[in-house]
Amino acid sequence: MSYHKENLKERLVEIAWEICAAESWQKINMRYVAEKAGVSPTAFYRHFKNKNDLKAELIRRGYEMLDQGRKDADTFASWGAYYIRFGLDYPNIYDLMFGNIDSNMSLYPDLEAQHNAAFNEVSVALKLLKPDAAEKDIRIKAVNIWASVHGLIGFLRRGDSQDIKSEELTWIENNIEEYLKMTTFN
Amino acid sequence: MSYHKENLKERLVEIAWEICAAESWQKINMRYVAEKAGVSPTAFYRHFKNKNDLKAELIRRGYEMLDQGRKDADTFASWGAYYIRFGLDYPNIYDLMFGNIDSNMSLYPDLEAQHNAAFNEVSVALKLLKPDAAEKDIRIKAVNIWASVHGLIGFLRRGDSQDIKSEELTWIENNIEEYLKMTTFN
DNA sequence: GCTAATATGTTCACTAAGTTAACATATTAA
DNA sequence: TTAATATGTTAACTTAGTGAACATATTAGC
Repeated sequence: MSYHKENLKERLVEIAWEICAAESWQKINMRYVAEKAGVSPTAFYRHFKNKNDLKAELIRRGYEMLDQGRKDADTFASWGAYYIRFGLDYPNIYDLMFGNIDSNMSLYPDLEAQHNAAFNEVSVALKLLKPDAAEKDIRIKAVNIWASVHGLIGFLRRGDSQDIKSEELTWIENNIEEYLKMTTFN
Repeated sequence: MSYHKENLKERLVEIAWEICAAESWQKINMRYVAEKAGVSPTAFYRHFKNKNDLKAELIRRGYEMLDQGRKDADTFASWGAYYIRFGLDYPNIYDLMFGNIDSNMSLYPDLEAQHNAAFNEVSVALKLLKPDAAEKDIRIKAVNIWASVHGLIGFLRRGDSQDIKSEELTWIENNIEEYLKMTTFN
């Protein structure tokens, strides 16, 4: 009986992240996580109310990564490319964040806030680029950019496992920024 | 013990579709479906190998609806709008189809085929509109349109439950075709 | 028509996974 | 030093997917 693993909570989150990233969010289960942490399956409940709280924490960290990516980006298109690469590098985390996975995630208002904040940054960036554009045009363009980025992630991911992974698709994946400039970020 | 419900298989699919449409794909479970059909929970297994087979059937029907919508559309943009409206009218079916829901759906090659066929129709339509365009440009544009349509569905759905449902978003939802023409279908 | 094969539904049971409650021990505060 | 709190464990309950054995209905071949 080994008590007081140092910071078990943090360790559980890390393990869950690893499982999600390497396998899928569906594979996250208490017994599996607990086993990897070397504790009993229910130790978890000393640190989280339930499994959704754990998933919420993963989502939170995903948004933090995206936000950091935005801050690090030097151009608008490179930010978009970062987003897309995140979706391709962490497809399972991405699913957890944007996949309309589990209904009840609306119980976490801070996640909604993170999501909205991310979207609003698109408008902010657009306004800096086109100070004279009408607010309505900005918003519509922001929606279009958001849609393009997320839609492309889904598309490239699907293409990965299929024969629609044409030459063009490979080109897009290797030239995300240019693709964005050609199609949407113009 | 009431034997031989007429065409129980079809009835199970209908019930599962209704549950999915009205609640969510997560709410589909054998006991619930069986109860609604008035049979025992395991009667299901005389008609389907497992639950995934049932979900696959729902997805199949979703693609059939989308395909019919394409055939009925008189313009390119109206087809796109149909797609988007499908995503808004049947959000839970849409999740089942495009939500990267359950890993193992790759076990159903015919579903992949339906998906690829739908995408290929975009290229076909584009080629008719722009006979002289280079193949590569067609493909890239097709990707961009696909991304826009699916991205917008996700966006409008999120907006539904949140305060980013701005005036502009409402406008887009009520003027999907015009939005498509403004942003992507041009 | 009778019988064997097949199809369809039921009952029982097992398993995996989320969760709670009671308990035990360690840490911290007073 | 002791009481309160935090953290982990064990046992047990619950829901859900699924398989096996069984029972009854339908159909095909004679």
